[in-house]
Order: sequence, then structure tokens, then C-alpha cells
Amino acid sequence: MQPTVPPVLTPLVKKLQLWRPLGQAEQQAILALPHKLEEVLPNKYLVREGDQPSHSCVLLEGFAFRHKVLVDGSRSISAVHMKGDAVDLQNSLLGTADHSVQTLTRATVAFIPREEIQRIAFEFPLIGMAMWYDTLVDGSIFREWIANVARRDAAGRLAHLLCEFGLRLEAIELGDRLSYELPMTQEQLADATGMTSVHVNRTLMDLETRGLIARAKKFVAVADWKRLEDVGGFNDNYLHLRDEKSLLP
Amino acid sequence: MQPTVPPVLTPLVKKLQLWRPLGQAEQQAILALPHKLEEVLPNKYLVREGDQPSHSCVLLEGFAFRHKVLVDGSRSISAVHMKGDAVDLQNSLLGTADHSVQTLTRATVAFIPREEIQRIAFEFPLIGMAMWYDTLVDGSIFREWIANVARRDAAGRLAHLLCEFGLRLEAIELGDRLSYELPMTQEQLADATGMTSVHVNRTLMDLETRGLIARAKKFVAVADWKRLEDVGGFNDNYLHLRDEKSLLP
DNA sequence: CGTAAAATTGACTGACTTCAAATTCGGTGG
DNA sequence: CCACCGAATTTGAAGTCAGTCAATTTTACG
Repeated sequence: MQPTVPPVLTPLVKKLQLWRPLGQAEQQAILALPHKLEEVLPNKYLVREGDQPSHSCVLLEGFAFRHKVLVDGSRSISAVHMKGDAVDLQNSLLGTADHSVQTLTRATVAFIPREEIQRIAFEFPLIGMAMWYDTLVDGSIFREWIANVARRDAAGRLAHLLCEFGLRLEAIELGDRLSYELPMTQEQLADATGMTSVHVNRTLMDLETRGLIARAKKFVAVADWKRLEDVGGFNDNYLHLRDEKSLLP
Repeated sequence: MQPTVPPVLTPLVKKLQLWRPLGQAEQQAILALPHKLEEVLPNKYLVREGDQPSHSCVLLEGFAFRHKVLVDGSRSISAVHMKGDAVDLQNSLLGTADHSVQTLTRATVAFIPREEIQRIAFEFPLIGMAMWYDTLVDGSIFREWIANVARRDAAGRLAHLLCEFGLRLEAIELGDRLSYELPMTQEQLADATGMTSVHVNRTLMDLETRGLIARAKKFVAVADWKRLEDVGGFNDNYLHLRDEKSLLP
């Protein structure tokens, strides 16, 4: 007997279930969504600013990030995405992409026609609410990133980013907040925190010297979670992972 | 004969119609939403971080802003809202408010039960898509603000904010991009751009000296729109005001 | 094993902050 | 209409965190 292989869109079901409990019918409907699978190399574009995407993409494996390039050539990264994330509800439901999405690592991506997304959202209100909720949580993270870049110093910005990454990995059962692989270069970390790569380098070394983290290659170990949270002024409420959902309308 | 008074929720209908054309049935349904009207003084909270709001509020008149206070006491403003904005889809659909919303000016606000919002969204998919679209545009503006604070210098940040404010006022037919009242103190501008109020002051004076704007009290006149756009690296695509909507699914 | 990308280091610079004081504005009550 | 008072704006001087530019070392990987 072959062991049963879980359907490929399972990560999307799991992600949406972080936000709303879904019944059997809803789960089946999601797993049955028509889609085109694709293996994508690192640093490849999934969507480019200016595109009018006809498909929404879901990350089944690997990491990706959103960014925009300003007129002076500098770059701003506004989000990092991981397994199960419906990376492009943002762009595909809006008419024209206002930013680009690029892979960070090798990734497996499912492209789903945007009409199918809309159909399922209104045919199954529970799914619709879960997807809407998901875009609202993305919005909440954007707001926190505004605060991060606007009001924290270099060490605080990086500490905050490290806390967020750890917690989000844990939420999707992909790792441990105290030790994980951070698949970003220092230049990408700089673009995500509004710094220069030189200063990211010095600041990471400083966090290490102070005994908050340890590093080896792309791996990060948090040596003192409590102090890292303090330095980053980190409070996980904005991730909405612990809100009571079952009682919500 | 009395002249017909337009129903109070008309600004919401108009705002949503920026995103999706609505039929008669949809418009009627929105105008018929149960709500509680309230006049609110300046600087009053509409939602506080930590609340579990049971109502969503719509701004019918006046201005408001979203913000969060960091542990060190500093403040980050992540959005400014105006007439017709459904200010709190963000917080009320999520379980617990992750930030606060406060009035900037005297305002007229309609509080609508969150269940009613959800009911109408799924009963009328066109309304649901328009509301979802609205939250996605909010998200797009958040991303642009991340870029603003992360990558532009002081003059660029303020120039960008001034361009955005002018265009958004125009979009809801509440003013002229070249001349309007900006109902924010320099301290609030500082919290919206990640600066100090002292530096906001110096930078505004600099923009004035360079002939880009003129100021009197809270009024701003843009003396050279093109140059102001250049300084702010402003591109209005992220506001999604000119995307083709009628053809969208 | 070779090469390009990424990380690290050093010296110098400057945009913005900080702290404090002075001035002007805006609204209120007499 | 004007006097008053707190809030908001403006000004000044000094300090600093992070940027810039350029060189060196290490790593990743075909």
C-alpha cells in the first residue's frame, strides 16, 4: 500500500485555519481549487510591479518577499512570506500590482486563477472570512513594520524582526523561535529594516556580542528570548495568533 | 416641499464605489445598514489598542488617524483617514485591536455592528468585494508608508505625504491637490513620518523656502506640484484610483 | 579550485536628534 | 473686543547614530 500523500494545497488550508475553523466542506473546496504547480528558483519574480496578474499565488514551500524599488534605486521590503501564505491576494485582487514579489529561496508555488479565489470566497463565507482575515493580519504586520522602521533604533529593528520570524515559523509548525534558518542576506535585512547592509552587519555582531543571539551561516539561535524581546520592544499581539476565533461571527 | 436630505451613510457608498460599481440594490442595502451616529470631539479615541470592538466605525465627516504607542513611549502613526473611510474594518473584524484610532478633528462617525458588516458582505458579493478591496488599498498605502519612512529623507517623506493627502482629498471630492487644509500638528506629522517635530518644522520651512509649498495656519498650498512629486518620489499607482475596475471579476 | 556574492572592517561624514528657550497661535472668558 | 494661557511653532547649539565609500576577508557553489 502507498501511504496517502497529503493534497498539495494543504498548507493553504492550515494557514487559513489559523484564522477561522473550517468544516469538511470548506477544506475539500480549497483542496479542489484548480491550480498550476511550479518550482521556482531563488530570486525569481512571482509578480512584478505593474503586472495585472490573472492568478493568485500560494507558497507551498520556501520563502518569498514583497518589495518596491524607489525612483532613486533604493529598495524597500515590506513583507516576508512563508509556507501556506497566499502571497498574492494583495496584488491579484487589486487591478495592477503596486509592488513586486520575489522568491527568497527555492520555492514551490501554486498559481490559482483569481476568479476561482473570488468564487470560493463567496460560495463559502467561512473561507471568504478566513481569506479576508488573512489580508487584515498582513495589514496589521505592515503597520507594525511602519512602527519598526519609524521609531526603533538599529538593534531594536533587527531584534523585532528576529522575534517575528521565529514566532511565525512556530505558528506554521516549521521551526522553533529559539533556533531557525533566516533565509535573508544582510542586504535584504537592510531593505526590510530601512538600514544599510553595513550597519546591519555591525548591529548583528553587536547583538551577538551582547549575548542575545548566536549566528552561523544563515542560522540564528536566540540565546536570550526575553532580552531580545525587550530590545525589540516586541509584543506579539499584532500577529493575532492568540485571538479567540471560534466565538467570532 | 422639503429638499431631500441625502442619507447619512452616503459617504460610505461613494467611497466603496471608488473600488467597485454598485447597483441600486447594493446602494440601498448599504444606506439601510443599522447604525448609531455620534459627534466626536478632536483627539478622542474611536478604538483603543486592546479593545474588542463590537462595532465598525465609518467616518462621515472629519479626519482621524491610526497609531500605536511603543514601549519607550514614542508613537507611530500608520494612517490618516477621511470622509467615507470605513476606519475600522481593520480592528473590528480582527478579534483584538492591535492599534488605536483617534480623531484629528471634530468628526461625525457612524457605528455599525460588525455582524451587519459581515452579513452585507456575503449577502451582496459586490459589496463584499468592494470592502475587501478597500482593506487591500489600505494595505497598499501601508506598504508605501513603510517605503516612505524606510528609504526617503526628511524632505522626501513630507513631500510624499503632502502629495498623497492632496490626491486622496480630490478622490473624494473634498478638495484640491494644490490647496487644502492639513489638519495635523507638526508633532503628528513627525509621528507619521518617523521624524521629530523639530525636524518637521525645519523641513517644512525648507520646502517653503525652495518654493514648493506655501503655508498659512493649517493650510497648505502646493506651489509646484511637479517638483513636490519629484522630491517625494511620488507615484500615485499605490492609491489604485485609476485602475480599471469595471472589467474586474 | 576558481569566482562572484556576501560578510566584515575601518575611517570619515552628515542628517537628524536632543534639549532648551523664545515666540506665535488659538481659543476662552471677561 | 481684548487679555490671558496653554498648545503649537520656531529657533539655536551641540551631540550622535547611522550612512558612505572603499578595501579586505570569507563563503557559496558550479
